[in-house]
Amino acid sequence: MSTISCDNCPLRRKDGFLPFKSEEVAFMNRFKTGEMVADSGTQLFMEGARAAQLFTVLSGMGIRYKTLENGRRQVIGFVTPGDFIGLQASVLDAMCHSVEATTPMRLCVFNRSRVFELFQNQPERAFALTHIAAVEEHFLGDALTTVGQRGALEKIGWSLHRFYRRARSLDLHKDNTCPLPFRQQDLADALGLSLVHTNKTLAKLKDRKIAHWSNGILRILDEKALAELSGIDPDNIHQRPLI
Amino acid sequence: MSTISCDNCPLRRKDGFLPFKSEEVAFMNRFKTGEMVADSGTQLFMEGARAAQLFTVLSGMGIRYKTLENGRRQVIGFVTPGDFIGLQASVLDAMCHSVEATTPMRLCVFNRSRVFELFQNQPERAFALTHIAAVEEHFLGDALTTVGQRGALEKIGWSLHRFYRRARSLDLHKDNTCPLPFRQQDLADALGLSLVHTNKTLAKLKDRKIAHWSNGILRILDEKALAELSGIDPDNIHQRPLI
DNA sequence: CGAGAACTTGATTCAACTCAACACTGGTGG
DNA sequence: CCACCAGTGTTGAGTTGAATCAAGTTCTCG
Repeated sequence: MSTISCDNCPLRRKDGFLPFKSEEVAFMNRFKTGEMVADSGTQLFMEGARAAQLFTVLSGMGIRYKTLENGRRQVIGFVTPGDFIGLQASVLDAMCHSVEATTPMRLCVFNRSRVFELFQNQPERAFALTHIAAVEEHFLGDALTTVGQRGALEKIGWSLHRFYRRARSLDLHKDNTCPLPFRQQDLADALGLSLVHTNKTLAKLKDRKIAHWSNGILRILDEKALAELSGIDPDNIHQRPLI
Repeated sequence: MSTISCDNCPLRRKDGFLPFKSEEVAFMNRFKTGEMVADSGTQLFMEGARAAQLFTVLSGMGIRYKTLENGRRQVIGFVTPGDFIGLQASVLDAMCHSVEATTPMRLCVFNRSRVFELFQNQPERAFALTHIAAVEEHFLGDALTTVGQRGALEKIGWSLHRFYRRARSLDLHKDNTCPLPFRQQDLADALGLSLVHTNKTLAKLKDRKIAHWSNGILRILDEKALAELSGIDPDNIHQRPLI
């Protein structure tokens, strides 16, 4: 399988991303050093490690997480196509969380050593990088708010709703369905809930005919009810840059 | 009281910040458009609003927070001298949280409209901005982990420890003491705990002779025990850029 | 001196956790 | 080919950490 040129990048045209100028595309083409395929289960980054390479996800999904002394785990977020991973590594000394592929993934590869080039020669692209960092921060603020202030049903509603909307902006949805290739344990660890309680809460959501998640497929049965539960403003459509 | 020139900025020399090149200082001097003093209680940013001005805190403290439909509040973080506030506003359309002064504050003022200049002409400064965004993201990841995975005693230990270390890097400490000018309610809202439980947990920390917080002053009685509780790696000293 | 904010403390309740089975699946090797 | 196993999901019973409710107390400030 050959490398995709940024000209033909299938992601660039999706709704979820800001448009590129043609010289930006040209630069990205030069900036990109290759592609990588990762099997499910691959560690793309290790918490605390430096990294020479950075990635943009072309396809597949994964999770970002931190591990604690006591063995518990916090899932920081789910990684979907278009996400840039390794920002921490590119700017700070080291990653502050690990990233693992949940499904097989295809990744654009960049060299960390060339990041500063971007700041020197490509103000628009450098701005895009900062933009991405800000979006990330925005997301984490929302997540913190949900984990800190909401009950189990709302937490789960929030994640499912958010994930579904993200999938939709990537054209991964169909009817009211999208892939959600994670374990209940992953969702539990993302929300600070126990596996058992997560399971029971998902069952409640199914009973109430709001959403149904099984076999890696999420089906939204009542989007309005879900939006209400999750407290997400339905019309904040965020486009983000792609790198 | 007259404006401080960046040349003489008292923050720049503190341990917590990365050094400046002299041309960077010169640029900041031009970039800075003025200073502002805010009384305690002032709203510096409103969630969802656009903002024409961005700030760096010269002195004083505040909180960042989000408000929910149901009236609850998540405190996203505490604002201390050297913090840049308004990054979201400068890069995204709008702030995604509010910022309020808890004590009187003195702020450096910048114009949002000139942020792009920074990307065009000052790669080092643009990089610093991205660096700040990444640090922020790092912090939020830690906070999420604490709120999601730890018990009340650990949560509170974590915040106190973290705050104390931050204060120390700003030379705000003395003996084992530093200012902590917030209400117990603020801490509770930061950690997703109830006020009552926060109060009882603080009492426990006092009983165990680990830390004592009253009248806006935090006194660390047993730093080692606190570090253990909070699970913070004691030797990860993060310098951050100042803007 | 009175009123409002912040802080304390005890009693009760409840949401979420843990423990403990059990069911279903796909993969492996005898 | 079937038996077994490991990983994941499901369900019920009992426990617990933190929330809520309800009174104080202390402090500040007009």
